[in-house]
This record gives sequence, C-alpha cells and structure tokens, in this order.
Amino acid sequence: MNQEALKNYDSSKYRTPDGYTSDIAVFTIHSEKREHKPPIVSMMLMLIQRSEITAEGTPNIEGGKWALPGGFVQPDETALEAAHRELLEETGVRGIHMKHYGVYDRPGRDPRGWILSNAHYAIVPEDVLNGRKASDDAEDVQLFRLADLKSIHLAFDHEELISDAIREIRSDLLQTTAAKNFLPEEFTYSELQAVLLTVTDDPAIKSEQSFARKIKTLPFIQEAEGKTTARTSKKPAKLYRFVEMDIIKPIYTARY
Amino acid sequence: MNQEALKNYDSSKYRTPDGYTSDIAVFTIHSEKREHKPPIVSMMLMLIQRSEITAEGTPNIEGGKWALPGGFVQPDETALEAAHRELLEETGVRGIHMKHYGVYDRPGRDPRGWILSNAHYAIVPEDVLNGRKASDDAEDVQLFRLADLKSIHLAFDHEELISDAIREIRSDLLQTTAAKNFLPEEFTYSELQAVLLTVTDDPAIKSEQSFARKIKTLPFIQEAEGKTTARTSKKPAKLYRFVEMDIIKPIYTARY
DNA sequence: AAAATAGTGTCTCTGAGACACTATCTC
DNA sequence: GAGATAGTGTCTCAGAGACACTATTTT
Repeated sequence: MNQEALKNYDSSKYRTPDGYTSDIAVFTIHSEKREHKPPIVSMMLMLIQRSEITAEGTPNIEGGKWALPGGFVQPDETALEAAHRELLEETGVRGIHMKHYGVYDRPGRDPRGWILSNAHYAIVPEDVLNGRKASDDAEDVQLFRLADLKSIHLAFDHEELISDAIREIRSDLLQTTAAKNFLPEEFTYSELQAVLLTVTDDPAIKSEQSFARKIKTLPFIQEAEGKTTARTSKKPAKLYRFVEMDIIKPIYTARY
Repeated sequence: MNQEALKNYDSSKYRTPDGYTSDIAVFTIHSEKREHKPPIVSMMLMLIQRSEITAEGTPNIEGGKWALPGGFVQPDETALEAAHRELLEETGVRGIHMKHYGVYDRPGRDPRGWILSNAHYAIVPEDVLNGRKASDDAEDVQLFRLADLKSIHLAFDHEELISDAIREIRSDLLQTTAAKNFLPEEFTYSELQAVLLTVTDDPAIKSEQSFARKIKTLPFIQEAEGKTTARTSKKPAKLYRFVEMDIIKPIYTARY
C-alpha cells in the first residue's frame, strides 16, 4: 500500500531547503587561579573565526567573522550526530554533553539560500578544550567570556543563537542536573557551587554554609562515602556524586 | 565581499533534504460535566486520520492511520509559522499558544525520503476546537484521551513525537505558566487546580485548602480585585490572573 | 601562628500541609 | 435543610538561612 503511494509521491511538488546545518555553542568554565585569593570562575563560550578564503581559494561566506562551529548535516545522520561530528572536525573535541535547544529557519537568515540550522549547546570541562585546534574552515578558535561577546563581529544570525543558548544553559543549570557536565564524576560542594554561581547570584547558593548543608538533603545528589579530596583547599573535603533521576520542581509547590 | 563569496557557493555540493515539515500536537482539556458530581477533567490530544486517497486520486502515504496534523514548510515562512498555517488549514483552529519542542530527522523515519520534521505542541481551550473540521488530506479529526493513545495505529514515527510532546507539556505546565493557555484570562483557583491535576498528583496541588491558600502567595499570580464568578460553584469564587514574568525555580534552593 | 577552606551548633522565622471549621449559594 | 464549592482559623513541624563557632590542613 505504501509502496504504491510512494510511486505517486513527487517531492518536487514542494520546494525543498537548500541546506540543513547544525551549529554548536560550546560552553566551558574557566577557573583563573590566583595566589592567596579565591580563583575567578567564569563561563566561557568557544567561537571560531571563519576563514577569509575557502579550501578552493575563493572568498568564504562571512569570512573573518566569529561564529559558532557547525556545518552541513549529511543524509545518513541526525542533526545531533552531525553536531558531534562537526565539533570533532572543527575543534578536535569529542564525547561531550550536547543538547538541542532551537531551530533557526527565518527566511533570509543565510545569504546562501534557504538554510535551516539546528542549534545545540555543549558543555565541557575546561581540560577537554586544551586539545582544541583550528581546522580547514576556521582561522582561529578562541574562548570568550560571556560579557565580552557584545564587542565581537558575529556571522549570520549567530548573535541570536548565542543569546538563546545562554538563556537555555542558565535555566538548564538551575532546573536540571546539567551542572554535572561541568564537573568531574565526584566533586566537592564548593565545586558545584562555583558552577552555579556563574549563572545565578541567589543568596541561598552564594552562602557557603547554607549550600554545604543543603547539598546533603538534595535527593539527586549522593555522598561518595568516605572519599575526600584536597584539590580545592587545605582541608580535605567530602566528595559527592549526581544520582540519575527525573526532577520536576513545580512552581506551584515546595516539593520536588 | 559576501557577494563574491556567494557566486562561488554551490549548494549542490551538499545533498539537500527532500522536505521540511511541521507537525503539531494540539492539546485541550475536556471537562465532562455530571449531575450532582464533580466533573471529570482530562487532557485530550487532537489527531487526524490520514485519507486513503490523495486529492489526485492516488493512494496516500500512511493512509488510514492517525497522525499529528502538519505539512510542508514553505520557503517564505518559519516552521513555527507553518505550524500555525497548517493547523488552520487542517482543522480550522487559529490563534493559539504554540511551542516548538523537538526536531525529528532520523534517517529513514519517513519512507518518502530525507524529510525533516519540527514538532510543536499547541494548547487550546476546549471551545476553540468546537469549530474544527476535517480537510482535504484528512478523513477525520478526533480528540483522544491520552490513555487511549496506545491502542491507535499511528503514522510515521508519530508515536515518538506524541510521547515526547506529553512529557514536554507536563513539565511546562508545572514549571512555567503555560497552564494559562488552558484557562480564560481570569480564572478561579479550582480551575487552575483542575488543569494541573491532569498532569500531576502532587498532594500539595490536590488538596483544595492548601491550593486555595497557596495561590495567593504565588508571585506570578495576581488577584482580580473584587471580581468573582459563580461558573464553578454555587458560591461565588474569586478570580485570579497570571502576571507576565520569568520564573526559574532552581532545584538547589527553595526560592523562585 | 596565620590563612584558607570545610563543616557544625543553634536560633529564628516562614510557610507547608493537615484538620476542623465557617460562608454562601442552589435546589 | 441538604449538598456543593469557597474559603479561614489554628496547630504542628520541617527546613531555610543567618551567625557564630570549630576542624583540618599548608606555609
């Protein structure tokens, strides 16, 4: 039945898109160590600078401008798979947390035609990005502090993609256990706290004592029995671990 | 500069998708009134039954099966705009809350080729759906109780789209003010409560007294001073209104 | 000892949720 | 009055957050 229907189906009845792409906003947390002071912890976004010239020697679209890494999706993969592949190709980064957060398909957003883009954000611990390198299409790869993004020339509609990504990651960090992707498997309360403080200034999270107490009561965080680390301070600190679970915290009640 | 780059750009270097579509999961809340008993309130999903035969008289793809309403996106519109347009065309429903919640692009998901789908969910008060009608491509339009969906033959990968939609709407109803789209501009606490109870059985929401008290303390809900209605009971009840605001309720704290 | 982070003792106050009750209307 | 929904009075208890303090390490 479907076979017969298929024979009669003519995809050229409809105009089809000129391209299907994936873009990736890669976030990391940079920790700037200082002598005898607490480190400055801030969230960074990775951007690539588009080459002026393509591999074929012709001028590149939006050459010279900064952009999210990304590229065309192939017919045998999903946009999410493409995002992983592109990120590996363009920056040498692999195997990280990646989440789709938006579709950008406004007519005219790309001068090359009807190009659809799926936007993803990725979260990586800083050390993973140390292996990064620029590739064919990119002149340079660099991390930017979120506050510094305003002063940068961005390609296409990437300004919009980026501000949406920041809003999305902010709410995911606070409303889901996404923070675990910025952290090692086992972490101290102050490490988790530092991550959260990059996106909020909630006093309940800011106060060390409150947060140290609170973490023990959270159902989705478990103590790593007996284990400690001295990496964050002179005094060894307890280690914690995220527990896999669905969390919905209704805005209408106090419970989880 | 971009002009010159554009001349050298050849979109045929990459294979392009065979189609770009929008699908819409339309939810409504059906309230079944009973004599001398509280009404049975349940969430319903609108599906269309695909015609066996196309307008051209040839067999239709996935004919006879139930599916989400939807169709091809045109080059001069976004997927979201297409979703609004399609819904109007296929069901006569217009001007409702609509939100994108997922991209479906798994190779092979559609027998017609490389077809991308953007999934949206829509929320409508029940009376808006009274004007619904079947159209060209649809043999029938019908509302299904969520529990009854298991026993239905669904087209393409719509089973997956639907279960994702249900998960999404559930968390949006509880974590955002999305519930307002099921309600009139001004509503009683019991009307809001009935909406929430279709997706949760949280005791704090279930208890009338608790909820009646709670609603007065919620920062995003405001009392409609002096106004009352008798539509839900013999005794006139106070009316409330949603206040526009961003809400993030961190899972790490008690505050909003 | 000084400095730094980790962590606890204790108090106060808010607010959730339970139970019992009152209020206002229709039939 | 019976029945239904709306809404309040009051109690108890958990837990948030603030403040002051102790603990454990390095230099």
